Amino acid sequence: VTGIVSRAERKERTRQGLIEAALKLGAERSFASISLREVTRAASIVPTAFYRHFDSMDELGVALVDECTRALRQMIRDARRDSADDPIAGSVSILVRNVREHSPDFRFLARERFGGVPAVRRAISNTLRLFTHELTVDLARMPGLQTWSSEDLEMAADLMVGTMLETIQALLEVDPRYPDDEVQVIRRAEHQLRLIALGMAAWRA
Amino acid sequence: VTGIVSRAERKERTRQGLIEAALKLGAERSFASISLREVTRAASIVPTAFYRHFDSMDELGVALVDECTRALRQMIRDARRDSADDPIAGSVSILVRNVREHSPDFRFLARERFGGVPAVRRAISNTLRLFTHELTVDLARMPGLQTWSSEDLEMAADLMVGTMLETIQALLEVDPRYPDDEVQVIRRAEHQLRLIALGMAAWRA
DNA sequence: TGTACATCAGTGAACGCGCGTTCACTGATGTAC
DNA sequence: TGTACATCAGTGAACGCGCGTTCACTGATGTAC
Repeated sequence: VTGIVSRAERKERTRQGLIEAALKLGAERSFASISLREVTRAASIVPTAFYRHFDSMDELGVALVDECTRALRQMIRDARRDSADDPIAGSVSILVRNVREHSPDFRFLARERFGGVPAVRRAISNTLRLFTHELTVDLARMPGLQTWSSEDLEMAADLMVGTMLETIQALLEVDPRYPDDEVQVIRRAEHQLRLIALGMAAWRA
Repeated sequence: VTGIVSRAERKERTRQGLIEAALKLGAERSFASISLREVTRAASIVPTAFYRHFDSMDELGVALVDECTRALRQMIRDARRDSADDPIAGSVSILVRNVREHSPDFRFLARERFGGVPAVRRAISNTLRLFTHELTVDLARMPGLQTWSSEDLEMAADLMVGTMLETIQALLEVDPRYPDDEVQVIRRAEHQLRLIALGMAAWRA
């Protein structure tokens, strides 16, 4: 096991171990209530070794946001690439799949979005703003929306992003023992987005 | 100062003092990271006296939700009573006024909605569900929506509540030094609700 | 290739501190007669 | 109304514990020659 990997590689692995341990803990409790010792215990290193990787828990928090928003950005990229004949059902199913596959990341994001450390909150809010902006650009290209003001486009994009966020949070709260509840959440999200689309078709028409 | 008030009254005042102290602390940091000693310090009593009022911080958390959701329920009552000729602008202005007047309460609710202690989270989620349910009932009475299924009514009510929640969170994040930002948030919220209303008019029509 | 030294991720003992909780107490308020 | 006793909100000392952080260290990996 030893000898083959370089010192730098081993260090990077330990760093990832710390991030993963913190993410796991942060999926269940607020980041502000997690101690440095807990994280190192979960990562199987001694508390003092923490400082070889981060100056403080705050710094680990920011690294954690980087890690989590990667999942979010991946989802956004998936959704933009996919141009199915039913973009609403397509987006929702991409969302459901991503939330399932990266549930600790989304759990952390949902919890810390308004949760705790200012540095963490700011990093999350920036990523969400980026998401809304990209959706605005996508909407601007759609036939029928080319005459819309940028304010109206942003208003609609914000509404759609908000609905997606509420859906993510609903998905995370669903009890996995009742898979029907998840089906209901998905149905509701699709209907809500369809209703928004209908509203957009009627908007200032 | 002494002698006039009963023992029970004094006890109740101290209890309120604990709740207010915790609310003040909870408006700025996650409830899970606040210690029993901090709360008693802010309420000017000795740590051990805490147990005359609550068995644990968890129990105080639930009392705190009661206190905060009172502000929320008041807002809901205001909004339902008000039957102006423009219910959307009316609801939004009621929402803005309430958020301004009870910002620590709403800050606590926003933070703890996904934040920390399960007991607190559950209490908040119950109140929000109640809110959605009441709005569903209100919608069912509206002309033009009487033929809607209860599933569709709930879907629409949920969308409106979600939009209001996102608006509350945006209002809390606005920097008070730039009042124009608040105006923008209000404008956007009104437009989003109008767009939803348009969507409802076109829904399965 | 072999040797001698430098680097540095991780160790383990130790520290002072704030924490939640226990306990016996105090003294003002409340109650019974 | 006055007295004797009960109640109980708040006190203050004490406890054991996990915390973040310091420090000198170890020993495997890396580097220079």
